[in-house]
Amino acid sequence: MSDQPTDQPSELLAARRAKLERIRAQGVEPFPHAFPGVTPIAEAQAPWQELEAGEERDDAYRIAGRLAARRGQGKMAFLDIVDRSGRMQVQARADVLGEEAMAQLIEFDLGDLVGIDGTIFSSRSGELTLRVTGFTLLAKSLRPPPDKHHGLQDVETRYRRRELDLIANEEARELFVTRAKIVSELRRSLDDDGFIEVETPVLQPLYGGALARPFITHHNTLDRDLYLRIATELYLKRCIVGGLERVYELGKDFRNEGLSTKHNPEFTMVEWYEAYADYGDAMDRVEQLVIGIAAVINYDGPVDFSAPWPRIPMAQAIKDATGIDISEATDRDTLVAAIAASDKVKLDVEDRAWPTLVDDLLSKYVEPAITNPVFITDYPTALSPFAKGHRSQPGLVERFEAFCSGMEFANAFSELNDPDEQRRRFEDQVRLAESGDEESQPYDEVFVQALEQGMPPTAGVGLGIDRLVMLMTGRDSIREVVLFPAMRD
RNA sequence: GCCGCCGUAGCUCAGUCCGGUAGAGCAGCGGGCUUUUAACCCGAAGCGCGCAGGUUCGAAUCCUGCCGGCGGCACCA
Repeated sequence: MSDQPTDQPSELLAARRAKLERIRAQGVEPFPHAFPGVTPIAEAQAPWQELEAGEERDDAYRIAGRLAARRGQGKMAFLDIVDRSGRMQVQARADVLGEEAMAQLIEFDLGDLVGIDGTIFSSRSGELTLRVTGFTLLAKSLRPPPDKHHGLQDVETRYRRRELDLIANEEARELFVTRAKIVSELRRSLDDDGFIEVETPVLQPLYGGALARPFITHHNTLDRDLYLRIATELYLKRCIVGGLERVYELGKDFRNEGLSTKHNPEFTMVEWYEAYADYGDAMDRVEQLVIGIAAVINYDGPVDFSAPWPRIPMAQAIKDATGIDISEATDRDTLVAAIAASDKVKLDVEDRAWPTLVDDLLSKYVEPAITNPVFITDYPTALSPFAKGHRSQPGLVERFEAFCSGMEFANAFSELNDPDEQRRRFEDQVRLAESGDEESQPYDEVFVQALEQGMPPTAGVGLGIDRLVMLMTGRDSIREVVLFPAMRD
């Protein structure tokens, strides 16, 4: 896999370079500065859907895009032009353009960016077509495009050279347009409900807000290491302490973990925090938000997003799936015994603490079986250092995760706002770190002091945008929904 | 990190099991064609098979290692 210019077959490149020189010799600028007055193809086509085969009109349009196909016919040719909105056939005729201009147009290569002026008509076979009255080379393409019919299939090239994927595969273009719509709708919905979008540091002196290993970088002038954020949680809660009441941040988090179909080392997350609300309110909002997004993109897939989504306590979900009752097996030895006694569950229990085993049960036996959206609620305290204790269930916190299609896509809690309790949770995390857990939380005294200032009762949610896009577009790999996924060099 | 599968012209693929010296379509090149739409027809050309070794008279085909990709596990939300 290499993409040095010299790796291209010299004849293919040379032919395009030769055309470039010929074009220049004719006094034509192959890379002009602008092309004003372009109508998107879909817009040019929209009024003429009823045009009868063979009908012609005087209405003129200017379109621009990439030359995607050519069906030559000597004195007449059909060309396909593709832009972001669609594809349109244009017809070039020697008797309209003159021999010389016809020859110039015919010499354009597949992949060239061209501007076309023409009048609308419907071909004999009924295809809406633009009869070319004028054309402009907008940028010469010096490399061959992917196959015009099969598109670009090679997965590796599709990820490494996403521009080729976008050129060749309409589904790829559509997917990233859909992704943008999802993000817009998310922002619109939160904005309309009085949330304000904020920006907090990506480079952090101390990382926190999630259980993950960070990337470390270095600031030269300060001569100190900084972490790329693994979450925005702690800063956003400081905004709540400050009285901003409803805030959200949508941006990249970075986690130094393995890659998989569900994990990219940098990924997009939205977190929002709402004062005076609890995790039940947060569930309502997640539900409403996702349903709204599905509607906006005209979701048409196997998932039934309609409300209400089941809200199942974690212990119940695990009991239903495995028969093991973690509310009975509340210490490691009892739980290990229950796992050993179970014929449904096969788990490696060695070196694994009680909370980890519970998490394993959830992720191996509950999560994969979920298809339609479900909230799993009320997690053990040990797994959730920033969540508030459950109002009626000792040992648990008011936390939920939203699952769909076998995948977690949101995580939320009634936020812990008791500073002394938070301090104790940090101390627990420090003890975990000392016993070798690389994903524990570092102690963040500044954050605890912020809580001491007084934080209102607050609900906080983190929702993975990439995963949400996967759900909405039916993709099973995060690389399909990230424009430029992480790849080895 | 481990296991499995994969890597052949610019692109999409066949050929690998059962070694015999690489092929098709598209694109490109030359020519023909005023309603095609995977346009079509004729002609000439293009890859030595991810990389490096090995076995063999002979390797794209078998073996080893490495690189890259995909999937799974581990790890992890």
